[in-house]
Amino acid sequence: MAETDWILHVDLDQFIAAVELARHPELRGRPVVVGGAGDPTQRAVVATASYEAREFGIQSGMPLRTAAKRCPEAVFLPSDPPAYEEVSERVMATLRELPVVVEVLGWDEAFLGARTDDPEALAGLIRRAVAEETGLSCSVGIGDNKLRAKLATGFAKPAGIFRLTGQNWVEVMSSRPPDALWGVGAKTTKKLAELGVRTVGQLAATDPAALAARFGPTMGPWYRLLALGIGDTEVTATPYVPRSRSREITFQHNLTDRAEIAAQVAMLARRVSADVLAEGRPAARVAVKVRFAPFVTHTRSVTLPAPSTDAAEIERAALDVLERFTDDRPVRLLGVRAEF
DNA sequence: TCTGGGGTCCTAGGACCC
DNA sequence: TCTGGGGTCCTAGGACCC
Repeated sequence: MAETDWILHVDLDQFIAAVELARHPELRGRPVVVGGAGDPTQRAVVATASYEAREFGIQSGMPLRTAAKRCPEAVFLPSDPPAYEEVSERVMATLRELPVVVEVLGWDEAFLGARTDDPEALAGLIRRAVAEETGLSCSVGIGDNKLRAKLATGFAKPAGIFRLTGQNWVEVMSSRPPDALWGVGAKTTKKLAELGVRTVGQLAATDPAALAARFGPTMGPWYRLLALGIGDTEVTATPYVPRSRSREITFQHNLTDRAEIAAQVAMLARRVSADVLAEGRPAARVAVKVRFAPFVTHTRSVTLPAPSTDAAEIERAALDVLERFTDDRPVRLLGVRAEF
């Protein structure tokens, strides 16, 4: 067999819950829900649910309150990002030991570029290496581009391996709804249905000009390419350069006092400034996000006279932008973002 | 389902300039 | 002088992803 270029997508199984179960082995087999401060009476959502908790219909993004209703005996744990960061680093270091190019996509996933005549054997090797070094289970998608590798992982889960290429694309994907694609969500799926497009196969056969008219010159034709399974094949180990840094807080009780709102924005701006300083590049724009009760979100922003890393200037800019919100409704969330 | 926090990229209108 | 066309920047919002 000739050696060929492959793209593998590695995704850790129930990552956050798995890290917590490793620290709390006594909880194995029980429904475990991680999110917020671990208090289901607070405003927070599920970060990850163990497979046992998913049996009760608990999913990521669901309010903790709802999760508690669905499964009152579930164990609720607080989210501990530094711990996940550290385990993630160990997983990525393990992957880098292998004869592959590693492109990190997030805490719990990465694309791997590899030249091999047996991608399934390599995927098995990856699964064993990650398990031995970190005790964690992962799934591996094999593809001839990033899109197919990423989608393949979904069919591989949990703890499996799946290959998705031009050979089986139509068979596997064509009858699924458009939101099965990576980059198409619920909103676009609904708009596509209004055009009579209800499956990936139908989307692949849709006139790109009609899609451009509905979704714009870039997104429209791109959706059709996604439906054809066409995607990027470049895997790069070059570290990602962030475009922005932000901090936001949802308050347990809505804020109504303008002075308190300003104080919170100032505090967020100082945290963002510290991140900007750590980044070592000046911020060019500052944006403030306000979510009013019940759940209406607005963002306003300003371009700084010149890019800056100065904390006082970033704080001043954030407070000036805040002044432009004249609304007096109660505030549920505040956020500050710096763009480079 | 009363809905976190941290990101990315695209769209579209208006300002402004030549 | 009532009026073209192209380009860029700024700003707000939308959609999506983990």
